[in-house]
Amino acid sequence: MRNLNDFIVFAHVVDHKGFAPAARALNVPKSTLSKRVAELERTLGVRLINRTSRRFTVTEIGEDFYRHAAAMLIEAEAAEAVVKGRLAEPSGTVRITASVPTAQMMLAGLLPPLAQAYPKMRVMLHATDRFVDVVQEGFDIAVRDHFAPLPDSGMVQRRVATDAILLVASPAYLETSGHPRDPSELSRHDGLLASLTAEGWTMRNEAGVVVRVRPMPRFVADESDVLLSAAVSGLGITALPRKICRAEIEAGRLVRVLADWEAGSVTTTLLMPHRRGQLPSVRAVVDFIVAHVPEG
Amino acid sequence: MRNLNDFIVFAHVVDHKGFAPAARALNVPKSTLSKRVAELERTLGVRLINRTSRRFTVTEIGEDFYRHAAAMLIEAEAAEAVVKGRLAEPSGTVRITASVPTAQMMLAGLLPPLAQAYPKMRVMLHATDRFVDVVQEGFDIAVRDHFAPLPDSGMVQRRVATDAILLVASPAYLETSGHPRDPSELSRHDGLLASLTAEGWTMRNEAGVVVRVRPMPRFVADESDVLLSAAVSGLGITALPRKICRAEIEAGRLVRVLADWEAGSVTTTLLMPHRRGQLPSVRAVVDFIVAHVPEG
DNA sequence: GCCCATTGTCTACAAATGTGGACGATAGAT
DNA sequence: ATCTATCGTCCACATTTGTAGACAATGGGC
Repeated sequence: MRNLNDFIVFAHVVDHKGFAPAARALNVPKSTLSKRVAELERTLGVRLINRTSRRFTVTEIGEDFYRHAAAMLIEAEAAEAVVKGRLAEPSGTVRITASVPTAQMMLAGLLPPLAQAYPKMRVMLHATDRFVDVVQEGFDIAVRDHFAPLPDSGMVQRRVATDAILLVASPAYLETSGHPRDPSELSRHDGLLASLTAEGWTMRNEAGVVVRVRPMPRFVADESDVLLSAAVSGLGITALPRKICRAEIEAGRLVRVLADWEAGSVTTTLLMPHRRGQLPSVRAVVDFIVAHVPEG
Repeated sequence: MRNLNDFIVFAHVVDHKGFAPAARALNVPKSTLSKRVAELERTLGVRLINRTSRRFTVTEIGEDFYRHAAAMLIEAEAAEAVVKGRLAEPSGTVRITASVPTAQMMLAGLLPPLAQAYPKMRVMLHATDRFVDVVQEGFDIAVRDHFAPLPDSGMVQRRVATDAILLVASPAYLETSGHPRDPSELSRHDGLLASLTAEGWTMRNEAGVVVRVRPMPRFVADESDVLLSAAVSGLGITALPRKICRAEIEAGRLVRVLADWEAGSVTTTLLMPHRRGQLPSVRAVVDFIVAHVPEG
């Protein structure tokens, strides 16, 4: 049975044109190299090197053999480099789960540059609004938008952004129904709500005053884009994160209602399993998101 | 320091999806494979295979490593195949020396098909009329044309052809000077000789009668083509191998003189150094020449 | 739930390889 | 011609690796 280490010894000896120079370069005894090459020639049944005490020439068949031995060494070094590189540079698959709006609004703009920044890494995004058990379902990162603080679930939490929730309505609606001047006036207005069971809107102003108001339920949908469209259509007033309705406001299709007040805030947090044993790839994704998402 | 044999062990284990199947396929103890892969993982610092007594999966980094290990194995097998192929199929360079006429008349028609028959072999032909020391000058084969038997030089001799030497003259010459009816009449004819110091022509007929005759020296040249041209020009009678003057005879430019008699013969012999250690390529050339040159 | 066949790991011992230093060969300097 | 430095090979001994068989783990069959 072949000993591939002998192929490499032979290649080194040829590279250095002698056993003694190769031994010095590799820092091994020359008797080891001599013995190994002799054994290789014995098993192959050919003379690879013609040598005397002062002469050293590679035979023609030795030259042919050397080419493949050298190529083999390159592959061996590449195999080792793959391991070293994988350990040092993020690679492999990172599985992320997020809600559909978060996927659309935040991650859709982040993942392409992330993928470009780490060519060896594959990001797998699963957008769903159902509850996801991160550990059980094999995800590395969950992106969670939440209004209240998350419970302590034994997972690593990394808060990355907070967004104010604004009241908005179309100019047409406000023209018809009038501009509310105070949060208490909202109870006489049509509300476009995310949930019928919700307790209305908790309003807070810069002075720290908190007021709970409940508009008249006019339309209910638990999808932000649908609520946005309904508001633009003049159906009533809705409460949405600033980021979601920024474009409509700038275009004049929506107007802030009670601009000095906010209807709470939404926080975006990354959840990961234990930091221990965390791959460089997962850490890289987390750091990238934190660095590229404005704080709020 | 790496042990490349472990790379191969790992590749085999992955190929067979387990230590036990790989051990059976390779006919080695499974404890050997287990120990070697464990050692490889230790030196690389990573887990290449996740395994329990009944589960076996290759890690992602193990897959990457496997690709290079498999490529390395391919190169190793190619290196061995190069050696085995070289030993089994004629390849490399065969150096042949021959006289110019032999090169032109015999080898020029043989070497192209020889080269086509053995793509991996290179034939190097050195045509010279000077004496060549085959061993000292590094030739593998010498092609010698000789009239007398070659001396025993310690080299392998392989006779490949014998060619009769014919007397020929142009029809015009014979018209003017008359057809010799008997070898003794040649002494009154103009002779075109290869050497002034030669003792004339030794004639032999099919009955085995041997007669020595000496024509009148009319022209001397030690190059067969020149003698051929002189004879065609009507300068006199010359003695040349059948092969050399066959075309002129068939064209009617030359006519045989004393057709029942031959002026000796020329033998073509291959000379090689010792048969021991002879490469397959040299043997192949010899066999090819023997097979393709008509005996005489 | 129990039994059995097969898996992969571990270990004491056998076998193979690595090595230091001696030695003969050789080429260059004197 | 002689001497010296360096080459590659050889060998007794040290070190490492290969292996047989025991053992725990596991999954399928009954």
